[in-house]
Amino acid sequence: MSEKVLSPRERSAAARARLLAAADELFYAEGVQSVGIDRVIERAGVAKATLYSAFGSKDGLVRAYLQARHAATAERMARELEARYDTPKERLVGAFEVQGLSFTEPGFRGCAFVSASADAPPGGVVEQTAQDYRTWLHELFFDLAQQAGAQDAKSLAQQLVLLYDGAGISAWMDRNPSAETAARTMAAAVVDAAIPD
Amino acid sequence: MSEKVLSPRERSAAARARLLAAADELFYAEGVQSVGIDRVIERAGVAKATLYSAFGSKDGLVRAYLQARHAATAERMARELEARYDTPKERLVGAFEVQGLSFTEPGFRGCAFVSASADAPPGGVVEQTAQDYRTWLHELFFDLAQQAGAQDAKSLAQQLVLLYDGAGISAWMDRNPSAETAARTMAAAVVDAAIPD
DNA sequence: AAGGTAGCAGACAGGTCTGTCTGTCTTCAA
DNA sequence: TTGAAGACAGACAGACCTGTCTGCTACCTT
Repeated sequence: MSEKVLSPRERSAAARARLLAAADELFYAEGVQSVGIDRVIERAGVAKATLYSAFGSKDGLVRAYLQARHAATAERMARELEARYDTPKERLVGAFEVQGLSFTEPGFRGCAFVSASADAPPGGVVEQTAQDYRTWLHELFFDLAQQAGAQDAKSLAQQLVLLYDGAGISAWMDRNPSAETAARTMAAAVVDAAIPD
Repeated sequence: MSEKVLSPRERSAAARARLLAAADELFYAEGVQSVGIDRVIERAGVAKATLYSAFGSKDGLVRAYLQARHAATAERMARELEARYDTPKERLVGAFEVQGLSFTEPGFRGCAFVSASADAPPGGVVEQTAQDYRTWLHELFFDLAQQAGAQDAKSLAQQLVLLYDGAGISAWMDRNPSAETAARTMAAAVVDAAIPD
């Protein structure tokens, strides 16, 4: 119906986007290892050669998938924290509310980086991108803790990262979105103890 | 040198034990999906037919591997809690110290059930055994919380499970055994708040 | 002494996975 | 109008994986 005429560059970009969308759905739902190239290109409606010219290898596609997840998570977190809360201290606790939004979304399967790291060979692309993600997560809490005037921002950030990890695992493994509440309660206590009003 | 003469039953049991030991090392170190049958039988020094007569299939071996992990974890936890602490309240916090023992062991790669669940198909043996493990973990904290006289034992147990999950993930993903301290500190605060002296 | 049992070694079949390559078609640029 | 670029469809090679099957050997039981 909407048979747009596309330039080669547009066609290329569209194929790449479809591949990334297909990879995101399949890799997240069933795991990076379990999903083969053929499944991805079939869902994307794309030729195999297109995948290899766009991403070079399956590893390249996996890297792009994880980097896109990282970017989307960071962007969403920044946007929601900005929109919902006014102070760094509120945001330290609010991050768990934002995290909890995903727990009730259909197809929630826990943290993509945890899942991808499970069977990943050491030194591979998964390990590298997971490191980047962990760095982002620590900095998110560390920067907010500093802005909120925490005495020991590093220690507070570590505690909150641990709660963030635990909330994701509990919500996933127990299929129980109320982990968000439990994590937020403990986060509020830890933040209140570390940051005097 | 110690060439013991073994009866067929002993030989069978020994082969099964070697298979389980080899599966434990390889599956935990590299992931259930990444390790093939050939690697396992090679390390165990066992014929392929022996594996299939003892466990029926790779899934059967995976189930036995996870059940053995579960049993070993539960046994160690019970033993250490018994030996180290006297009261249920101390044990609620002490569980994190026991968990932390594994963080510094060589080859620590996080919770085996989290890793195995990452790429597991729904309804498979991994999901079932993981459920059993999660039930054990909840009951561990729930029973101790009740014995300690907690008002809301279920809620307290959920918080402690969340901390337990978070400690394991943080220690693994960040290669940072100090997650044990962070988790134990928060656990002590939560326990003290929920259980009046 | 003889048969049965069970592990060992390895070949084999059938399937799947990644990555390459060939050939065709469409679109843009010169 | 002609050539270059790139997507598409699909065959193909080479590797790997699970699971079965065939001999062979060693030991226990009868």
